[in-house]
Amino acid sequence: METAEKTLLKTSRLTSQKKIILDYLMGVKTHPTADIVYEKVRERLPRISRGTVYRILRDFDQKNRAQTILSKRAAHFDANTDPHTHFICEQCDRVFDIYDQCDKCGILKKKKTKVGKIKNYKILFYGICKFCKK
Amino acid sequence: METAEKTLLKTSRLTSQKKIILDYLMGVKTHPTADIVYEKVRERLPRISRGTVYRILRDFDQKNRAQTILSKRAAHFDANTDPHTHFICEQCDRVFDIYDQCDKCGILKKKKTKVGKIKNYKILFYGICKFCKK
DNA sequence: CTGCCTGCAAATCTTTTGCATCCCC
DNA sequence: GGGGATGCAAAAGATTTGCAGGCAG
Repeated sequence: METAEKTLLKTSRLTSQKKIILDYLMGVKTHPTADIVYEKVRERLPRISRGTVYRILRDFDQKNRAQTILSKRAAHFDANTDPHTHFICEQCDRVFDIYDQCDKCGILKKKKTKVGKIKNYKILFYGICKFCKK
Repeated sequence: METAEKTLLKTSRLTSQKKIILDYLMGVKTHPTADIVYEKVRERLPRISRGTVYRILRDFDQKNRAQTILSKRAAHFDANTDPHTHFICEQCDRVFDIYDQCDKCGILKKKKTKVGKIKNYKILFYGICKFCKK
């Protein structure tokens, strides 16, 4: 938890809630919703509240310690903020990592547009995942 | 409304509600939320209900007569389903079109992944828009 | 100690839905 | 005329928030 603690300490108090949530997020390959994080973290921290989980996850997102992937049903969280893409299953709402890079892609290197400066971008793929495909 | 009506008739009944919502969506450059569509359409159809607006917009999205852009605050709708990108302002939640194409982009041409077949993709840019930038 | 963070519960906001009625085809 | 679509209102979800007490620094 060394790196994680350092990251957390940058701007806010290191509470056990934050430690355990980040620990959980970093150890998981799925992209859980806030509610799933709540249920899982409750196994280690039975008195944690939903409000705290939502507050911490929002904070992680704002401070770039995690990223949020919005699907039609709920927000999903990913502790990996390296540039990578996500595949969202339109049937089960699972979110998967896609690691192919697009280094030739001019549009993604753009930093400015007529509308404003690009701070961040996300690529989302949609389809039916292998688990739902019969 | 010739083309729009034909499009609508493909699979469902052509009600005045659908006509007016599609008409509104096609005539606007912004990417309104369901609630804004409701407020605007109510000027021409005072008795329309929120439920109907949500049902129709969901239906448009499923039938690919419009696309949905999810931001953290709400779903936004765009009657333009041609491939193009969106810029979402992190401050005001406005959504803008970005028309640059990425024809060299290998990753976006991909049709298959280990996870499943890609039916559709979306690229989202995030930043502060020109209206919010002081 | 001090004030940021949490737990609790209620509130808010967006979106969905059951049902009786309406009206498009 | 029949059945899908709508209006209404209530419900369902997801997320936020006010406040009093707790605990990290």
